[in-house]
Amino acid sequence: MKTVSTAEAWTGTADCRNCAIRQSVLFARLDEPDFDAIHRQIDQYTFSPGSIVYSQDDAADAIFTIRTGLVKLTQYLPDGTQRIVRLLQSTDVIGLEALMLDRYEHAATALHTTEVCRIPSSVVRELLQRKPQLFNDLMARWHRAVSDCDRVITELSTGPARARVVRLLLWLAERKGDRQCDLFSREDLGALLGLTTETVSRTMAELKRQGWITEPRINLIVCDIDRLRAALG
Amino acid sequence: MKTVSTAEAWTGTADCRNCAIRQSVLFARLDEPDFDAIHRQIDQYTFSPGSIVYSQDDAADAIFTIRTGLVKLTQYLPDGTQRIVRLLQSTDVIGLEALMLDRYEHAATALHTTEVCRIPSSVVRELLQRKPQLFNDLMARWHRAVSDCDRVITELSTGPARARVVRLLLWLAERKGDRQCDLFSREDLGALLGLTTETVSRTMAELKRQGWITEPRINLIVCDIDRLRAALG
DNA sequence: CGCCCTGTTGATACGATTCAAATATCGTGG
DNA sequence: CCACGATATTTGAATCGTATCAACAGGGCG
Repeated sequence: MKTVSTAEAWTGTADCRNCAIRQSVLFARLDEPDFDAIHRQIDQYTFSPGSIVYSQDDAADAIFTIRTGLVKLTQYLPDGTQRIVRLLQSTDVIGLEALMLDRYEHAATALHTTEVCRIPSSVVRELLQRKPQLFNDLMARWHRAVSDCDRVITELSTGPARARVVRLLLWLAERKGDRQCDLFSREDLGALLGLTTETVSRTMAELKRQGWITEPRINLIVCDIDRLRAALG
Repeated sequence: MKTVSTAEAWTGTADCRNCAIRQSVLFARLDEPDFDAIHRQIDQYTFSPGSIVYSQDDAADAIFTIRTGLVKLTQYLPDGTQRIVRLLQSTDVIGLEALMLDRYEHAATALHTTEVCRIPSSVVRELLQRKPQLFNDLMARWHRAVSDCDRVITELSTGPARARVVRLLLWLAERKGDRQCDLFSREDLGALLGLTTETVSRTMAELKRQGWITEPRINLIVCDIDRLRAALG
């Protein structure tokens, strides 16, 4: 059995004013005084691959902004199998339900090394009082969550295995703005695509044989975007 | 070819104060003066099965509360096939993206006879100004949308055909608080479950043969809840 | 070095899709 | 109201794709 190999590390309070992704962040519209007021309450953490940001049913009192990395959100079915319902990366927010509920509805697990800012729900609520325009930003986050879900349904859970894998690769490459994408375990790929690890493995092998993708380093995939697109018909 | 057989009918302005589902509605927390101020801007419509509440990419300037009935939200894949991403019914809100975007992201189609209240985005925005606590209710709606999506992913898009059909029947019966559920076309069932109509048809036939369900009237399914649950393992 | 975990590959069985045809149902006009 | 054509549903047979079970290779770590 796999031990949850690695833990998270606290890496200081946030330096919001010099944040590299500040313009893309939930609080992008706040100004200096606001940041001064809140940044002490925002902690930064680094999670190594496989470590858990929060578990399903954990007490939920904070949301997290992903600064770098990749996170999966999983839910367990009654029969014990798990399914990945969303994949989140830089500038995405996870745990929004902490603003409504007192338990997280998913488990959030780092797939790559991931830096996050932990923002207590209380901070968000205070800011909402003072800056109602934050409503719009928050709503945009909810909207993004729904769009992501829609995409998982229509593109990653529909059609034959090859199409699902290809759509995922294209999506990851597109988000990276690159021909490349960093992948993760075949098991997680399966849980995301609704396939078994063996099927994912076979499909990837076939894509390589066709020359549509190459894997110069392990879990680093270089895509022939045009041919992959063509393969979707 | 199927003509879009039936149109919607305007059935008057809303009578919010005497609304049968008032306590479950987005504006549940508003008081009389608020309702007086807005109800003139809220129109009621009735859609018959198959008619379209709005289409993907239509100009989006209103959200809709479903009073009665059942609505599907569909999205088209690049290859032209469509997939149902959510099923909405009484007290649900559709078209929330109208508060953020100027186009609807899905097509919304009535599956059963459906009554809706059309609430212009401008009304929602005005109310948000005056009653910031409305934001919590709005956020709860977004949250419900995400939860619904999660359910479509984990329960309706995962596992073998039989399990998906059974989970859907149980879900519909549960929402109805009943052993019964009103179904819709096999084609739509397929689009919701990620299966072909033939597979759905066969699966339903098998469930009937096993005695897990009966269909006294067409599209009215009576479930043997316990046995269906047991069948899921 | 050896063990464990992950990924790969193979053989087989199962399940879903596909194509085709028959049947049932719905809507319409005579 | 019935008959007709159009549409939806059911069923069948063959094919294809995926899951399953099992064995094996490679890499990382103690």
